[in-house]
Amino acid sequence: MFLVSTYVSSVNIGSHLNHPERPYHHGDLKRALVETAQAMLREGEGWQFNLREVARRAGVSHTAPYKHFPDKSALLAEIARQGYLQLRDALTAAVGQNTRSARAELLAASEAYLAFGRANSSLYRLMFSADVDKVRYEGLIEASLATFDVLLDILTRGQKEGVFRAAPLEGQAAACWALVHGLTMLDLDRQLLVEKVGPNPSGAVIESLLEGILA
Amino acid sequence: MFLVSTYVSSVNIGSHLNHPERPYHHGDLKRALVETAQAMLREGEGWQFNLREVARRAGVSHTAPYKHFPDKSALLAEIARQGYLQLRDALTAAVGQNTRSARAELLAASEAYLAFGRANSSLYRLMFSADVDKVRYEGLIEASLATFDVLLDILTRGQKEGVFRAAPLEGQAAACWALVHGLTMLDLDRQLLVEKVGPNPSGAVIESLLEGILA
DNA sequence: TCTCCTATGTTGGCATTGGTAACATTAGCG
DNA sequence: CGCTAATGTTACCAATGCCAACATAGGAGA
Repeated sequence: MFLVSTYVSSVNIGSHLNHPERPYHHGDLKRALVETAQAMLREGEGWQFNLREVARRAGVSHTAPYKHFPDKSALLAEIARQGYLQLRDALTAAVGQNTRSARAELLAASEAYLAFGRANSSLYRLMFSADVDKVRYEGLIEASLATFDVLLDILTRGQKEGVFRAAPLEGQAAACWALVHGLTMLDLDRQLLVEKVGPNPSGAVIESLLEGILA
Repeated sequence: MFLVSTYVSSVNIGSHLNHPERPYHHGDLKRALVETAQAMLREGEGWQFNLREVARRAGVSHTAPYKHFPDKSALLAEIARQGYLQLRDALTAAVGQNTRSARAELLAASEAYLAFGRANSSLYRLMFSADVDKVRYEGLIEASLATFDVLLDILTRGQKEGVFRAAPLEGQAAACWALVHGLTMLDLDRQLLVEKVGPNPSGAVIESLLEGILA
């Protein structure tokens, strides 16, 4: 409210020069917009916030963002792209701390993956939402492949070491990814109720994947 | 366009009685709205269609839906609820045709699950979207549990027959669900590219789950 | 150093869309 | 048979994405 009124009044006076600390040109508005929107994604549920408020928080008028992003979905796509890179970093960090077996690495990566999803639920949902067109904004596919590579590395090494079954790598990788992704999504949806799947879903799930289901 | 103009003109003339085939009261508008919205969900991508067009297609004014649903999200929730029931029916149908082993049933159910997601991509996404609040509209949890029960039945029978490993049922079930759900989501996102995960992801993925990954 | 050109930012406005309020119509119950 | 509640309509508002016209200034070339 205060923010709004000061903003409006400064506009009505008709001179932004009343704020010597804010020059006419922002300097790095594109980055500021992304960071503001990331913050709003963290604060609220979903990405239904409006661009106008992003602009307001960044200290610019409500149409300034259009000089840097053709539309709102382009901004969201950029955030999603960075999300994939953040996820990749989180996974490599979790794996890197770990000099044990490939099995332990896989477990560590899975935990880190789920933790990332929980800690950044809106961002994670956005990354896999249909609202961001993975084909239209090509950096996205590249970034998601980079994340996928972490998993591929673990499996490759595991197979080489004989810890993992020597199955086609793609199928194994898809299975791991699908499992952890599905687990994360269900968790975010709070569909993994205790009465439904027990107290420790992630552990049980990954155990099932490792050991298999067949007797 | 034609629809719009006839609609508007009839309103301007000020008498709906020009349409003797459409009485003032629709008769079953709630159902009609749901069916229209389901159709629009099938036609387009996502559920960003507007309520006004749903109303228009159903042949009523743009605020009539509010007599049956407090807001748009309530309509979406109802569609999601029915989606869970449709999915359950699809799964039981696939399993029912199948009098073979529990393993075959699990495979059949998985295929049917993925097929349902592919054939109803927007609906499937909606069902697992944060846009529908599973707690607020309680019929949803009930419906999703009904779907989950199909899976539980298969696993229970499989364990009893000794086909499946005698692990805690909840973990096994969560693993299966997470795997197939994740597979479906990734498939809908077209993230299961051939160069990434091979030509037959679903088969490979489910195989991995059955056999396990450890050597 | 001066001058434009262009990138960036602002103002005002439009169209779409979800939702409310007040009123109209009618089904169906007492 | 008449009243009431349910259902539908009209007119409206507010929020929001986005566009057009204009303002400012940073910086490359004369």
